[in-house]
Amino acid sequence: MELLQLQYFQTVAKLEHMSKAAEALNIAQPSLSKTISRLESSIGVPLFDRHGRNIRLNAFGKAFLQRVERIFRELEEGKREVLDMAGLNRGSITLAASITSVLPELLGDFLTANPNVHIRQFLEPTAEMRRMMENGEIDLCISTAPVEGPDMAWLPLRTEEIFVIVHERHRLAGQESVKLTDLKEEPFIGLRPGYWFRTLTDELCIGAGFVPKTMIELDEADAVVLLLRKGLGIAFVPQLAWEKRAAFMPNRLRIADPPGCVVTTGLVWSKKHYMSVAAQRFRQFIIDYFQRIESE
DNA sequence: TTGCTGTCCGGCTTATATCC
DNA sequence: GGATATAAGCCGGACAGCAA
Repeated sequence: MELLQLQYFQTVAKLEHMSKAAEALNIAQPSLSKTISRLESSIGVPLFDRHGRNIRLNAFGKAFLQRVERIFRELEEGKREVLDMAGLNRGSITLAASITSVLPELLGDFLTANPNVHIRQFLEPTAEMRRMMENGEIDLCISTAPVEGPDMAWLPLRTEEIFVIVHERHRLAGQESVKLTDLKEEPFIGLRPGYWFRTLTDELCIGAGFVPKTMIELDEADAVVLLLRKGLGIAFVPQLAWEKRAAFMPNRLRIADPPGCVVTTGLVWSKKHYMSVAAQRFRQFIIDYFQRIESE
């Protein structure tokens, strides 16, 4: 069994189309067909169900694909580890963050100190972040969701109040605090379902006796700020996010009832996947950054 | 017409045998 | 032990045939 065969299998399995896979791999379709057949022969069972000219990954193929993907991930991690050992890896970090308000400062400061590091950032719903973390597709995750598991490390960074932000012409503008029940008829702007902060704030409202009317659902927390300024609704915002955008949303209300409307932001990483030296440095940088914020 | 499989062939790699 | 020759096996392209 060869890595080339596994690479070809992975492509055919993903596309479930021999010709398209051959095109993607830059080889002739018959060659690909033969390579897959040889792989199936060497394993001893078919990996695809053939119906006429259609091919579909079967149960054997699905199980095998998971292993193949793990092999390629292991190889990639091995490469990173060896490059780190040799001091040749300039560093790449893949980060998922469900809070974007601190990213400009966090990334800016880190990249100033580590200009050769390449960072990729994802913004994904909680379940997707968990999946990516388990698969080793991301190194670190700054999350308000308690992403826990036997192979996950979760370090709480900061617990903070949740504020309600209203437009300057809103009936509640100028008040210091509000009861959640006073907001049951209000139109909300929020993250779409699937994001933990949305789940948390929905649960707070349900606990107060109403289902929030979320009229606008978004993926981007920063887009919430823009719509708030247009007066299109009100929104829940964590304290730190408000502090970073206070000039754009001055009318913040404390939630007086129920008490204890807080959210905890934490740092998540996988204990089973290799973490590059650059990612380890960034992890410590994030921890230091939040400790600095806490002490200010 | 489109898409897959099978056959044939040339090129390449690897294993084995032989020679120096 | 190292260099060279040979055989076997695999890969990939071209082409033909078959099925939907």
